[in-house]
Amino acid sequence: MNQGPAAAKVTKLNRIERNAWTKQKIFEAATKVVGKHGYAEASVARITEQAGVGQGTFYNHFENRQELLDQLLPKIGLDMVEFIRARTGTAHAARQEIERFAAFFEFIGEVPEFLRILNEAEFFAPVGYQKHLDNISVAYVRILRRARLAGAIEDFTDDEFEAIVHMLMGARGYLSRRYSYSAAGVTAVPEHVISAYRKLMTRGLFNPSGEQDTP
Amino acid sequence: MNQGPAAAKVTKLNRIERNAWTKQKIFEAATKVVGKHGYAEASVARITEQAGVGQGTFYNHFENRQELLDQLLPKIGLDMVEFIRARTGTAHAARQEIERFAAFFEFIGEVPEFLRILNEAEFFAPVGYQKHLDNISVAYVRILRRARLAGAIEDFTDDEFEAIVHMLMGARGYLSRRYSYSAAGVTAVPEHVISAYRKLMTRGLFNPSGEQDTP
Amino acid sequence: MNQGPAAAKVTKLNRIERNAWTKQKIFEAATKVVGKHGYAEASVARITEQAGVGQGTFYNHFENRQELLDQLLPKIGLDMVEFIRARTGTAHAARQEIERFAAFFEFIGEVPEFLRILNEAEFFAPVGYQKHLDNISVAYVRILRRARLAGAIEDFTDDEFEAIVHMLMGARGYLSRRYSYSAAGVTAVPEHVISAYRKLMTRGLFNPSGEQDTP
Amino acid sequence: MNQGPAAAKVTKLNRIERNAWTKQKIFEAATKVVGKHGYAEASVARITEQAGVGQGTFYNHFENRQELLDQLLPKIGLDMVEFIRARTGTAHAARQEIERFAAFFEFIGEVPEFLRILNEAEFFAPVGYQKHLDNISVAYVRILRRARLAGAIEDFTDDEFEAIVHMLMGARGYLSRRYSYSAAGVTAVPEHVISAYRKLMTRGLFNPSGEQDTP
DNA sequence: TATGAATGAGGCTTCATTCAT
DNA sequence: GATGAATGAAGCCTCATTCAT
Repeated sequence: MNQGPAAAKVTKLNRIERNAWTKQKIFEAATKVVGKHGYAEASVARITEQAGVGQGTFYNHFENRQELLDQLLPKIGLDMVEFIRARTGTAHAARQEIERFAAFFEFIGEVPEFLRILNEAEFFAPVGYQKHLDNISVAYVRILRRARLAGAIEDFTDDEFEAIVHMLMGARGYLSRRYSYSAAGVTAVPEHVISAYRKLMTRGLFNPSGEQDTP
Repeated sequence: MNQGPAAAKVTKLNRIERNAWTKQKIFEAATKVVGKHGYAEASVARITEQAGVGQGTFYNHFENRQELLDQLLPKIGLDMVEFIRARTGTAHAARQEIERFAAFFEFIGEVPEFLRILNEAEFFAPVGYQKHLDNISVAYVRILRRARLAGAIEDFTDDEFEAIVHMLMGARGYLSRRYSYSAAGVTAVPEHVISAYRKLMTRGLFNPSGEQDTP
Repeated sequence: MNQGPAAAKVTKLNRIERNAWTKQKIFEAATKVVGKHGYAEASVARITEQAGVGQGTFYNHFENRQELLDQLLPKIGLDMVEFIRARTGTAHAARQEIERFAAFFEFIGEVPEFLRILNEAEFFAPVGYQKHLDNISVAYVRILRRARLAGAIEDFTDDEFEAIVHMLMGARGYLSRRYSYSAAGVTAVPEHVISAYRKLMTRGLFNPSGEQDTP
Repeated sequence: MNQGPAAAKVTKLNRIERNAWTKQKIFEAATKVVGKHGYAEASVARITEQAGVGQGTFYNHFENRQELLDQLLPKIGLDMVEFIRARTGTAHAARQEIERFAAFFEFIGEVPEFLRILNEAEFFAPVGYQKHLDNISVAYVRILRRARLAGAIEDFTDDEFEAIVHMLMGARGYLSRRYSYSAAGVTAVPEHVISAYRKLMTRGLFNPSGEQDTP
């Protein structure tokens, strides 16, 4: 997912490249630190140490600590969107939704830092959290509208879609905290969580179709 | 909900009563402070100042700052459970669920501090958060099983119920953040949120019944 | 050594007796606490808890914390003097000195609290420490003078005696710290410590006599 | 003994020098403060104020308060060893021992802070105290063994040497407290203390020689 | 006399940010 | 641009002592 700057161990970089490279190092260090220890423990000292740069260097690239923290989630959030989109097929809308749901948990497995970066962002990086929520919400509502257009959903207004999307995001959040965290890192989500979600969605949100709920 | 000790401005209290009264003062002060500024800003100095007692007094009643913070949510959480129970009628199970959902938001209106105390607890008062989650989760699963027994729900296992409950709690959490917060305090949740929830639940979780979804 | 007030579990005590009893309880509690945890950890709260009385009670019997601490060492110090006197025979002066030296370490074994109470007193109970030092010093000089009178010591002035006594006390202090302390409490002092002391004293301080240093 | 950084009030220092200079300032401030008020009163605030640096600066140079305190005694202790060695001639072993004894008290006169730093270290800087004791003890035992090899001492085992060394250190400690402390600072030790020590040692520890005890 | 809650000064430590090199 | 020492505010907690009951 993230091949990192180390891959580009070029000897000669011009000023701009070196600059971007340093910033990128800090960024990745912050991702690691926050993912492993949480925002609260992500002091500038810790991040710069992990990045292998001086503390003062930090302030050549970011206005202050908060600015960096607020960029973390939106950036990885977009990675997630892309990841999920890639795993979503062209089947019936309801089945796609289940695929998205499952892909979310797969992404957590691939990028374990995401869990903490997402879940703690609300309180430690509210600006970034809002940005992320907007990103997701807008994209998700668009998906639902398209499904409605295709006849897979009926009887929901746009406003209701927005509410639904928040419910779905909330469900993911709580479920990930409940089932994915563990002392030894991130674990896969149990099957019955998926099945419960499928039942709730295919019956509650989508129209019945030949594909679903038949033995 | 909370008539507070101020109501009992009696001149004479014995030692035990005075003691309990002081603790209660601190407790209420903490509720106010956390509700308004969040756990992170709830320093002992701020809480005791709000309570009108010396900083040292705090430690006569609580082992340390964290102990108090961890008691906040479970205590108010039980108030909430009681509040919701009182607002839940004896109608069909699905309708009851909608009543509970609406009552949750009503409770937020009554006790505006609850929102932050709940939402931030996971990171700032994890012990209290877990206790609260257990309280709610157990009670909620019991409700769902009873509904299944009564025939209002079919085709969900106990494990799935637990997952469902986390989805419902997550939905409430995200919705409350999206729709109840506001610069000027806590506002009522829009009608379309309720309707979206009703549709999702009455179709997705409960069996169809004569009561639901009819004009 | 200390049969304690508990032995006098009489039901009826007059006011004066009750008073003295309470003070004694506090005193013994302090001895235990200081002996086990040191002066620094001997907070009024800890002492009164150990004594089973209220914190305020303390100040009915002692002006302040320091006053009690300063009484601890002189009191036990007198116990020690008495203990050592009882173990000192009537042999030649030099042999008596060795007996006193050995008895000192026996006393430490009998009253393990003494070690810390003595060694830490200099910094945490300077007044009591001085009083103790004076007690010991005066008594010890008197012993040496008597030995000189008896012809067992020659060639030392009174001033030199005082210096010698401080050397002896210092020797005991450092030796007890080096050889008696241990994780599991107080241990006996090794034989070579005694023999080294005997050689130094019988040759350095006392006149040769038929009794000493002969095979 | 300690010409201090003030002597080098150079305008230009590179980063490394400035860094070392700051640490040295803190160190010297601590020496002064502990020497004058004792470890217990040596708060970080007091030390940094004396050093003329901010409180936070302290933690750029020492892990915590205790680490500094534990370095104090060993450092000055080595100064003392060097000081004493320089004052010790090549005369007979017994005379050398008296020279060392006298030099100890001279050192106290030169570095008055040493007295408190040494005497209180056992309880307030136990790690440093142990290190110092080991330093001294090892060196001292080596001296005694050499004297034994040269025939100036007979009849003492290595174990007994260790005990003797602790006696000598204890004697110095108690004597310094008794005779060197005073309200107006540190005073010279009276002649009769030296003479008493000389008699005890030249007779008790060393073999008689033509040099000693002759008029 | 006994009690124990109330007090507040003071201690140690962390950390985001600045700034001279 | 990079560095890292310096800063000081702010936080949590302990504890001897007081005082009303």
